[in-house]
Formats: sequence, C-alpha cells, structure tokens
Amino acid sequence: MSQAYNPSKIEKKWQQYWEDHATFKVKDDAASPKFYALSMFPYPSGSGLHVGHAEGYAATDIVSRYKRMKGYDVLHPMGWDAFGLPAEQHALNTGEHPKHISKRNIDNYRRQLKSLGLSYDWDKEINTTDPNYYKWTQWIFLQLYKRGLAYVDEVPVNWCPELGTVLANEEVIDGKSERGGFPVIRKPMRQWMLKITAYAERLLEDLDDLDWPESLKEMQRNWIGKSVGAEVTFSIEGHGSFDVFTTRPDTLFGVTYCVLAPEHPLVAEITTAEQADAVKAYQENAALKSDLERTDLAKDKTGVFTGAYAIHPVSGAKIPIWISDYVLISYGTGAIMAVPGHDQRDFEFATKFEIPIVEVIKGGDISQEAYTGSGEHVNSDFMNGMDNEQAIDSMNQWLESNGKGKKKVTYRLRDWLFSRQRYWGEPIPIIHLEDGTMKPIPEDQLPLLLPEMKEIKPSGTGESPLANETDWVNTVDPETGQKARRETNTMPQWAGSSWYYLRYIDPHNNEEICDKEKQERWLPIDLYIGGVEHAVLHLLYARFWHKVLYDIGVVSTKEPFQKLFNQGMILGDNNEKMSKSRGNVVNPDDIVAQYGADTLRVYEMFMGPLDAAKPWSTTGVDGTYRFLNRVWRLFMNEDGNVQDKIQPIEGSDEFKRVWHKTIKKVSADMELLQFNTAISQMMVFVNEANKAEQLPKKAMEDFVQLLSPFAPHLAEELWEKLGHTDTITYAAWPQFEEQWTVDNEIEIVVQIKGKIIDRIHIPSDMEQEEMQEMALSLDKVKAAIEGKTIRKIIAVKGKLVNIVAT
RNA sequence: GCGCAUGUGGCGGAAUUGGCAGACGCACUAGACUUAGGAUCUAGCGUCUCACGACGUGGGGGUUCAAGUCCCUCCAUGCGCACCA
Repeated sequence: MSQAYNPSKIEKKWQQYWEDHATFKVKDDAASPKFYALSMFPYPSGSGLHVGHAEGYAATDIVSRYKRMKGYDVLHPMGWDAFGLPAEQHALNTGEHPKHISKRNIDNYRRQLKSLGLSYDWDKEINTTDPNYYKWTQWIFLQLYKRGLAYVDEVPVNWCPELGTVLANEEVIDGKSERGGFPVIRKPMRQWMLKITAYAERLLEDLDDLDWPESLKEMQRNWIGKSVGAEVTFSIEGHGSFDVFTTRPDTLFGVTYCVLAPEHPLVAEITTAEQADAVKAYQENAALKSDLERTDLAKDKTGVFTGAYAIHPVSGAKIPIWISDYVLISYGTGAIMAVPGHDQRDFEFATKFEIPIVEVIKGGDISQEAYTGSGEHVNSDFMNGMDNEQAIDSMNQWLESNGKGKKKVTYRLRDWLFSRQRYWGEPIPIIHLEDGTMKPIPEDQLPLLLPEMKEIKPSGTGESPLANETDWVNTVDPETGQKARRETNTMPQWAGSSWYYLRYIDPHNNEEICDKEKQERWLPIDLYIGGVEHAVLHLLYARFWHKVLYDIGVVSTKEPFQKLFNQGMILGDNNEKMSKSRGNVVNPDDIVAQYGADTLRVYEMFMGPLDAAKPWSTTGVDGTYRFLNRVWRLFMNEDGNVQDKIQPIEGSDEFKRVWHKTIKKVSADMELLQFNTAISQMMVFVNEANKAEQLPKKAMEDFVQLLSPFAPHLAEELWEKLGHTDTITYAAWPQFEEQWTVDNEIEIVVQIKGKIIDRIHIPSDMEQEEMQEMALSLDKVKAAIEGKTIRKIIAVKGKLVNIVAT
C-alpha cells in the first residue's frame, strides 16, 4: 500500500534533481543539431496560470523532451511579458508600485510552471520590464527612428475628461469608461507611429513559405488586405482636383457621382454657400459617432451634396460631389468614384438620393441590384465589347497615357499606433528641444530608465503619469545645452513581445542585442506554440520588427517563426469558455495537488487534437490518473520492487509486435503533434502488457522512454527503479524494427458488390490472385453468386476482396 | 454580408493513398474480489429487431466495385473581418 504511485512525492524529488543537476541547460554545442521550441510567454496576471496555458506549455515541453532524446541541442526558454495595463490599473487603485505587483505575479507563475515539470533552461529567463531587456527594446526603436520608420502624427484617442486619462479600446464600453462609466470622446493627440505599411508587401509575400496553419495565414492576408486597382484623378469645376482609388477602373463610364469622406480636407474648400450649413452639420454629426457606430448603423446610407461638381476624366461630364460616412478617410484616398450600377454600396446610396444609375456591363438587372460580375462592356466608348479583364487593362493604359491616373496597389493595413499614455511601459528614448525639434537619446546612454515614482496618477492632460515627474521630464540636451522635455509616451505591450525570441538566445549580452553567431545557429524558431488570439497583431508586429532587424543585419533569417501551431481553447465542463463569472474555471494548482503534474499533462494532451477546442472533464482526469496508476503497477509490486515478470527476455512474437508498433506510432505522432493518439497507443501497450505472462525488460524501458515526454516525473522514477543511475532526459529515443510492426496473419473482408459477406484470415503477404481464389472458394460466396455472372473482382492486398456479380 | 474552419455513439475522440466506421478514454450495465468501495479485475456497451437481419459518420443528390474520406447543394455551429471602393 505504502508503495503505491505517489505523484506528490516523486514529482518533488525529480524537480529538485533537475534543478540540482541543471539537467535542461542548453549545451550550445554546435556539434549537435539545434531545436528551438518556444511557447508564447505570458503576461503574469494576478489570477495565475490557467489550464489553457498549461496545454500549450506542455505541448512545447513534450516536443523539447522528445528532441533531446533524439540528440538535439534544445533551446526551450521562458520569460515574462510584464509591462501592461492590468498592473498599472492595479497600481492606480491600490497605490502599490507596478514593479512590485509584477514581481509577485512572476514569482507565482514561476512556481506554477516549475510544478508542472516543464523543462526550461531557467538561465535564459527574461523579463520585458528589466532595464537590461528594455534597453534593447529602446535600441530597436532608435533603429526604426533612424530609418524613418518611427514618426509622430496626430491621431484620435479615447479621451476621458473625468478620469483625465486616455483609455485603451478595451477600457471603453459603449462609449463610456469601463471604470466609472464616464463619457469618452475622440480627441486628436500627438502619437508615435511605426511605418509597418512600408513592409506590407513583404509581410504578405513571405507568408507563403511559412509552416503555419492556413487559416492563420489567411487572417494575416486579410489584415494586410492588398487590393490592386487604379488611382484616377478627377478635376473639380472651379477648384483643383482629387484622386480616387478604385479596383474597377473599367466601370469609369458608369460613374454618376463622387463621394468624399466627411473628414476629407477638400470638403471645406469646394462646398458651395447654399450647401455649407448642411455639410457642416453632417461633418459634426459624423465626428461624434464612434467608429463602431459608423459601421454598425451601416444599413442606412446617409450623405449630403456639397454643391460642387467634378469633371469626368474621360467623357468630361459634370459629376456631383457628395460627402458620406460610408467613405472612410483612412482607406485609399478618402474619396471614391461611385458606380451605382456595379457596386452595391453605391447602388444603395444612389437609390436613396435618386441619383442616376448607368449600366456599363451586361449580365445583371441594375434596376434591382448592382451587378458586380464579369461581362460585356457597353456605354463605355473604347472599352465597348471587352470583358472585365481586358477593360481594366485598357482603361489603365488610357489613364496612364493621358496623365489622368495610373495602376495602383492599396493595403488595408494601417501604420502601428505605437505610443501609450501610460507609466508602465518602456519609455520612448526621445527628447523634445525648446526649439521644437526632437532628438533621439544616444545609444550609449540606453537604457532610459523609468523613474521611480511614489505615486502613479493621471496627469490630467492626457499625457502619461510620467508628466507628473518633473525632475525626470525636464532635462537638458547635452550637445547644445538647450532645455528639453522628455517624451512622456511609453511603448505598447506589443513592443517587448515583438523580439523576445531573439533575446532568449543570448539573454545576458551587455554588448549587443544578440551575438551574431548564436543568432545564426538558433534562428529560425523551429516550433512556436500559442493561442490563436495572437494570430494577427503579435505575430504581424514581431514579423515586422524581425524584417527590420534583417535589413540592418542583426538577424539572418527573413522570418522568425518557421513553424507555428495554435493550441485550441480548453473550455469549461459545460462547454463554455472558462471564466470567473461562469464559475467553471479549473486551476492547475488544484489538479497538481490532487493528481500530480503528470496526470495534468497527460490528460490535457489526451483530451483531443492539440488545435481543437475541447471541454474539461473531471472524470476524464480520473481516467488519466487511473492510467498512470496502471503504469505504475505494471512496473512495481506492492513491496516497492520491480515486478518479477519483467525479465531480460525477448518476449513473445505477439508482444514484440505491440511493442514495436507502439514505438513507431508514438514516434510518428510526436513529429505531427498528435499527442492524443500517441497516448492512446501507449494505453494499448499497457493493456497488452497486463495480459502478458512475462515482459521483456527492453520493451519496458522503451515504453518508459516513450512516456517520459508526457509524464516526465513518473518516467524518471521508473527509469531509476529499472536500474539506471542517470536521468532519462538524454537516453537515446527507442528504435523500432519494421518487421515487427506488421502482422504476419491478418483478417480481411470478402465483399459482394461492396457488402461484407464473410471474413477470412490470411497471411499478410498473400498475393491478389491467391486472395481471389480463396474468396471464391468460400461457401457463403458460392451461395451468393449462384446463378450470377462475375463482372469484376477487386483484390486489395492486405485489405479485402470485392466481387462484382450480377 | 464576406472569408475560413468544423459537423462521427450518451460524452471526449480514432480511422495512411477512398478499402472492416466507432481504436483509446469517460459514462453506463452485469459479474468477481472485498468489512467497505468513488479501489482493483472480468465481460458487455452505435441504432432498430426476440432473432435472422436491416440501418448508420449534419440533410439531400452525385462519382465509384467501394465514400466519414472525392464532387455538387443545403443546413447548423464556431472563429475572423466587417461600408476597405
């Protein structure tokens, strides 16, 4: 009894052993092949680790442990994305400094991760809030600035006058502040922007070579939103001109009006006196609406005529110019040519305001709806008779040679709003001089430290709390002696996480961001596992920074994450997302305390495919725990000794087949991250082993190794009981013999026209003709084909014989 | 609205190239052992039928000797984007 499986005892024992022996320290030995396995690092929140985190971390850990046994030098690090809003909010509420909150949460996370037996090299631990780390985040910012990729712009933010602070989008609910329910308005403020749009094409193109889930690549493609079209210049009667972007230059003869976004700078200039009041009212109304309202209430088109007319670039016709909020200032040129016959939005608008609708492509019924398909062009001068493709080319040529426009590519991707009006983030290393110019802080003066502040409170002006710290804010430019003010904006949480994978390679380097040779050895990341919630922003930002680093010679791969995998969400036992309010949250600490980390790891991997969403089941955990108990008893008797039936023998042919099939299946599943089926095969092995009279020791050792990535503590313990004195971590992964992975006698089915009529046992290597003969000699077959003609016989080796008789 | 996934027993899920649907686990049923059982072991467990047998992978249609798997169509659920010109 006392010698039963005791996870709490053996898990502590082996965690201590691994720590004492630095078992998982990266060897950094160029002689062995490398494997870089990375989990998305967490924001250390106050509520601690979630079973969903554990799933992704366990998966990466299992692969890491497998690769070590396969002879790889494995980099498997962990760290903390510790800047961010929750700590700052907590600081505002309690007065406690965010760095203390952060440290407490990190200590808790580290304890939890260690309790799961994750094989990290803790010497590689990083923390984005550590000045030795954010020094290099600031350094990257300066490289971006030098290359013109960081610039300042006026951008609207969520300003809450009552709180005297700017809010993040997630802090605004229905136009009110989440805390206090105060009104929030859009207010333009000076902001740092990063020119990610300059990399749009490369970010799009290089997706093709990545081993990522296709759905995720698609999300990035949609986010980048490339569209190919033309820019067309319309002159305005009595004024200058404006450009529109269109993907359908072939419909130019169908234009019956133009629309400018309400914010378009030309609106004020071209609006006629009679229309001025209406236009102004419309603009004001549009400005009050949030982005959400503007899109949500999209069903009904609104707009106002400016009184001005554009001149059609080809026909010279007079085209009325309207303003409407269905045209977005942020996309294309903020102005469109409207073709109601062939664009549904324009159709709705034209119908409402009784603007003429002209057909220029045959194929639809434009009295009912816009026709957006392909067809023969009509009413289109030189394009008449052409199809869409020809007409687009033809119009693009005409525009180009007549100086009225050109072919043009537009992206939906916007530049990255990079500043936050917060204390708890990396300070932006820029000073603003008295003369109005700004200047980067010299690289050798980094890091620019966050000042210690007794109290963190809003500045009231919309600037970050740093503005209150006058000693820090007011400075002098050492070069010119001019008075200067430090930038009070800080960087967003995305900054530190956009390059952390690089720092893990060389975390203590004080001379450079990462040693060149080390970087060449370790990049790209061979496996990156994390949640799908980072599908767009984190992964796009990190790719962007990586490409910049590539351009300046810091890294030598075009992409950081060669293979990426999204673990699916773990739902509560009621099939709903886990949340405190639903009361269905499972705390990994509780599972570890009750069943042990090995059970938690094996259960989470056994639940289903790694990328699927799957509900938690308490009885499922019980089942996994029972499995590990069965494993224990298979090896150990009640006196705490290895079972007598484990002997240095070869084993029966039957058992050898299960043994080698298991090695083959588990090895293959490891490569494909199909852990659920690997575990089920190990269960099959255990079921068979329990039936056997005697068990070959070699088979049992192999099994312990197969199990060890999943249940490392149990495996270490059994490995030791089997007489090994060294850790199982680096024991060479078992090999299977192909001959033992196939049965020599198998059961096949005999079908008549696809219906199973009988089953027979045959040697697995029996040839097709012999199979046919055997099938035809069966009584049941003879009876079934009595009086019929055999049309065809299909025999598939090792599978079946199908007789077609009529 | 557009795009991308996913639909298999009571539940989680398995099923190389189209080739025995339901591996493995949970739950359940019966039995054994036991002072006891929420431990352990044995057997059963898709649906209908006493049985023979028939039916069965979201619905309908198709290709094929053979379809969970391929094609068409519809439905449902989830995720992403959402007036992107």
